[in-house]
Amino acid sequence: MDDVSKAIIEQLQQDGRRSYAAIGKVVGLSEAAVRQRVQRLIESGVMQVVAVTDPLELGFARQAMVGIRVSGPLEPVADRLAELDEVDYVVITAGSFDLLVEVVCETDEHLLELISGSIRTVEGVVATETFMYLSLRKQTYSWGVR
Amino acid sequence: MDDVSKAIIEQLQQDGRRSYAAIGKVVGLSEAAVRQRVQRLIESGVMQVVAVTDPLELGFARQAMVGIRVSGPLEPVADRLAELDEVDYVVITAGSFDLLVEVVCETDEHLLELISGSIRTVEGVVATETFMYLSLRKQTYSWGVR
DNA sequence: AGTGAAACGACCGTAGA
DNA sequence: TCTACGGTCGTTTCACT
Repeated sequence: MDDVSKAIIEQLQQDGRRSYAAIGKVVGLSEAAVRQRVQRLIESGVMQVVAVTDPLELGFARQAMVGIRVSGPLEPVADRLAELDEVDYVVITAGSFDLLVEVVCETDEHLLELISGSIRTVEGVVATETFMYLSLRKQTYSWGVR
Repeated sequence: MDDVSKAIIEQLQQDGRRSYAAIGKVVGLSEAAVRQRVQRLIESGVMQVVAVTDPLELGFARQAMVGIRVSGPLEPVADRLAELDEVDYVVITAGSFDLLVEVVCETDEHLLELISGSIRTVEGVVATETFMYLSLRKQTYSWGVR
C-alpha cells in the first residue's frame, strides 16, 4: 500500500467507473499498471467497487440500528443475525451492547416482525434496543481523505 | 424504478465495473439503453458506483459507534459532527440516543482525541457512549436481495 | 512492477422510431 | 425510452525491460 495505490483508491471513491487510462493520467502510471493494481487491491480484499443504493428511493422506508445484549458466546449469535436478509450490518462491540445490527425494512409491520419474530427469537439474545432512523445526515465511503 | 432497473442495480452491486454491454445481455437491453439508465440512476441519487475499502487494511485499526445525547435542536449538532473527517456516518435517531455516529481512527490516542476533543466539545452534545468495534461480521451493500 | 504497441471491445453521441 | 450505427477511446494481450 503505497501512495500511488492510495491515489488510485481515491479516484475510484469519487467514481467507481472511471477508466484506468484516466486514473493513470492523474496518478502518473500507464493504463496497464493501474489495471493490475486495481485487480490486486480487489483480490486482496483491500477494496471493492460496487453500487450502493438509497433505501428510501427503493421503497425501504424504515431503517434502524438495533443494540443487542447477548448471553454466552457472541460469534454464533452475530452470525445467525447476519444470515437475515433485512440485516445489512453486524458488528460485535465492547460496551453496553454486545452487538450492533443495522436493519432495512419496507414498513413498520415488516420491521416489527423482523425484530420481534426473527432477531429476538435467536438463541442467546436477551435484550434489544431499537434506534429508528429519522434522518441520515452523512454516509461516506471515503473516510480518512481530504 | 421498474424490474429492469433493479436488475441493472443488482449487476452493479456484484461488480461496479461490469460493462454496459455485459449488463445489457443479462437484462435484455442494448448497451446504450443500459448506459442511459445507469446515468439516470446515478444523477437522480438512487445509486452510486464507488470503491469501498477495508479500514483495517489501510491502517485504521480503531472503529467505533458513538451514541450521543443532545440538548436542543439535533440537525445543527449532526451537521457539525458530519464535518469531521474521522466521522463516516451520522444518523439522527429516535430512542435513548439522539444521534449515532460511526468513527474511523488509526490509534487509540487518535480516537480519544476525536471523542474527547472534537465530538464532546460540540455545542449541544451532553453525553456520549462509545461502542468499540471488536469484529465486523457483516457489511452488505445489496440488502433486500436474494 | 513497469512500459509500449496492435487487435479487440467498450463507450459515446446522434439519428430515428 | 428504446435501437442502430460510426467514431473515438479504453482494454487486453504480449513481448520487452
